[in-house]
Order: sequence, then structure tokens, then C-alpha cells
Amino acid sequence: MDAVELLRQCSYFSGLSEEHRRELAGLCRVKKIGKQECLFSEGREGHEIFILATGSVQLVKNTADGKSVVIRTVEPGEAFGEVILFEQNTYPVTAVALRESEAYGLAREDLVRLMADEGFRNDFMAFLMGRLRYLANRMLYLTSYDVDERFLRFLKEQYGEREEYELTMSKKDMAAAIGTTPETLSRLMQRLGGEGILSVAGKTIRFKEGFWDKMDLA
Amino acid sequence: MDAVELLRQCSYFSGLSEEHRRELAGLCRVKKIGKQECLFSEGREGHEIFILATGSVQLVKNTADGKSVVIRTVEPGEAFGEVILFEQNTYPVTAVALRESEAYGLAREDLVRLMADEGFRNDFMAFLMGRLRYLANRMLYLTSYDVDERFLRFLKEQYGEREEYELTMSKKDMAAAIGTTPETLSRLMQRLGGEGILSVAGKTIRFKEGFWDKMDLA
DNA sequence: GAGAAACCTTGATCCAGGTCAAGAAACGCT
DNA sequence: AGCGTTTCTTGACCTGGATCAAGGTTTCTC
Repeated sequence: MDAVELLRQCSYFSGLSEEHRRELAGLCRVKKIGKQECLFSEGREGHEIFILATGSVQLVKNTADGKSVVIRTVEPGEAFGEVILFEQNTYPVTAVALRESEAYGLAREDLVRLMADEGFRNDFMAFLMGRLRYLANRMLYLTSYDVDERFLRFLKEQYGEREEYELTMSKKDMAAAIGTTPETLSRLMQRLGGEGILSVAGKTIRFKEGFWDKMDLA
Repeated sequence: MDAVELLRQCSYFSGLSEEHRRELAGLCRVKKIGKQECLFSEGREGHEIFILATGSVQLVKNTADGKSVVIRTVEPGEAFGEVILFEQNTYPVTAVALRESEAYGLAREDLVRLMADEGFRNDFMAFLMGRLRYLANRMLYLTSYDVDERFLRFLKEQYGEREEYELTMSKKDMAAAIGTTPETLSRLMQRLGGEGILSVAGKTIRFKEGFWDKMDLA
């Protein structure tokens, strides 16, 4: 996939004129990162935002004594790192690749220049508001739902409501995304399997037919 | 305190020209809300952002089955509700007054009009980035620190590093802000009292001298 | 200033989910 | 193919903090 196509699908760039987009695409720099590598780290200075083209990336925040939260799990087509655009130029989170990934980087100045365009600016603001909503939701998600519900909601949010899921990450990383440990996730799937709700084979999870219909995850 | 003065102290309005600020102040509408009243509720439509003049307001998000998280505790001089400016006009949280409070409301259109001003716009964007950082931090705060640490960090964040605190809210509301129950908070203070770390009398908490020096809450 | 309604404290109990440990399975890599 | 390294599973165990309950205290309200 080329940069223009990627931008076309990507939230606040989708509203740009084809011409602008082509121009912008020319300014992108591709970065390949291997599994476990960091695109950027919490506290480090940076001057780029990124759009994920392939792979998966997790945005993680750590405490001084080694605990951590996954703020968001980024899938292809999504942008991240915008927080360095204004105010401060240090990333507040660490971006780790969960597998071999490719991201397009866009320089801060190029973005800031685009803000002169009212249409783009409004789309970008709208995007930021959406991001704020997302974070408030995620706070509720992490603090008020139990592991079972987080598991189901994660699948639905990340991959949509399906009968069969093909995980794009290890169960360990999924556990982190859900805010639990690999042990607990393993046991949970074990249990749901026993109850006939789903069956797991490697990275494939298959739900009982009609399962989601009965569920009501507003 | 009048609206102009309030705006002068308030994040993204502080950079405006005195003239603009006066004009804007004229567009503010004061709202008084009693203890426990809501300024707006999650999911409701709204067309105003607010700046708190007096009192305290908590932004809360609820699950369908009655659990909740406090997203932020707003103190005078702080703005909230900006999330309705673009994208959607429904508030993602509920704003409850913890005591008698006054807030100035500013209409969405007036704000959006101001965005034409590059200076204001940049300040506003910077503010949004700060808000994103805040939420990521709060996620770490709620999920990775234990109650003791949340208690201390809350005091420091909300009132600064002092030796004596005069709480501006009930202990029940403070417990919610910290993400725990009144029982646990009560026991915690009891324990810290026994250890000679602090003493509590009504709404006053006094720490042992030099306590904060030994603490290291990065 | 009496009664009601919140709030706060204290005790007893419980449990979801974390931690530790140790195999088993899968995934590199040369 | 084979060896080391992660990842995954399963078991045993533990604990922070929630929940339930009940009494004491402060705060509103009339």
C-alpha cells in the first residue's frame, strides 16, 4: 500500500483534497520496526506523528517501578503520537511494535502548516475530541468492568463483532491490552471454552453461533 | 470575581487580548448549581463549555449497571466540557457539583468563531494536548498505583505540596476522586494517623513536618 | 432545637484477580 | 533438524480492597 492510499483512509487526512494528500504523502518517511522495538519512548523528544501502515503497535505508559497500562492498541490505518504537535514535544507514552510493522512518519512542521487550512483544522479538532472521548471510555473500561467483560469488549472494539477472530497479537499482548495478566486471560478462555461459549485454537477464537446477539455491550 | 478576571486566569483564554477577553466575557452566562446538582449529564446534548468560578465539580462516567469513574475533579479557574465543540454535541461525562458552585457558560458558536484567530487556536490546541496527557496519566494513576499512593498524589495534584490541607469536598467525594470507597479511605487515614504520618480533624489534614521531602512522587 | 438525612467510622467477611512456580508448547535461529 | 528462548497453560496460594452491616456524628430542614 502506498502513502496516498493510507492517508485517504486515515481519519483526519481523509477530508483533504487529493492534491494536498499527494503532496503530504511525499513528505512521509517510512519506518520499519521489528517485533518488540520502540518507535518512540515515553519522555523522549520527538518531532513526528505516525500512521500505522502494517503490523500492530501498543501505546504503553509505565510507572517508575515497572507497572504499566496499555493506553491504546493501534491497528493499520490509525494515527498516533499527535500529542507532540503543540505544547510539548515529548511523547507521553511508549510505542512498541507487537510484531514486524511499518509506520509512516510525518514531521510536526508539515502538520502544523496544514492547520492553516480551516477544513483540515476542523477535522483534526474533531479527531482530537474523539480521542478525548476514547480515553474517558477507556478509563471506565479499565476500572469498572471485570476481566470477562473487558475481554469481550476488546475483541469487539478491535476487530468488530464476528463469530471467528484471528488474533493479530500474542495472548500475552492481548492480556496487557485488556489490563490483566496472561495467566488470568488463559484461565478465562479455558473457562469460557468449558462453558461452550467459545473454542480456541492457536490464534483463532470461535464463538458459539449467535453469541453476540445475546450480548448487550452498549 | 467577574468574568473577565476569571478568563484571564483560565488556560487558553489567558493569551487573548484584553479587548477580546472583555468581549467574550460579555457572552458568558452564569449558572449556579447546588450541591449534587448536574450541570450536564452523560449522553445529553449541549452547546456550551464551562469555566468554574466557585465551588467544585466532578466529571464522572457511569456504566449501565451503576459503577462509575471520576474522570477529573474541577476546581475554580478550570474549563470543562470542551468535548462538545467539534464532532459531536453530546457530553461524554456527567458534571456534578460537589457543593454550591458557580460556572460561566460559553456558547459553542462563540468559541468556534474564535478559532479563526491563530493565536487562540494554537493555545487551544496546546490545551487539548495537555488534556490528552492528563488522561493518559490518570489512566496510569487509577490502574497502577495502590490506594495509598493515589491518596498522596491526589492531595498534591489538587492542592499542591503542603503541610496542611483543607479539603474542599467530603471524604466520600474524595474517595471517589481517588477511585476507592469511603470505607477504604477512612481506614487508610486511620492507619496513617496511627503511624504518625498525619493527623485528621474534620476536613483538615496535617502532615508530619518534612513528610513531602522524603516522598518522591515523580 | 428536634428529627431526618446525610456522612463517617469500624468490624467482619469475601473474592477477583495477581503472584510465583514449573511444565508444555510454539517459535525463533544457526 | 535441533537447541534456546519466548510464550502459554495449569496449579497452589495470597492479598488489596470491595462489600455488607451497624453504630456514631455531623449537617440540613422545618
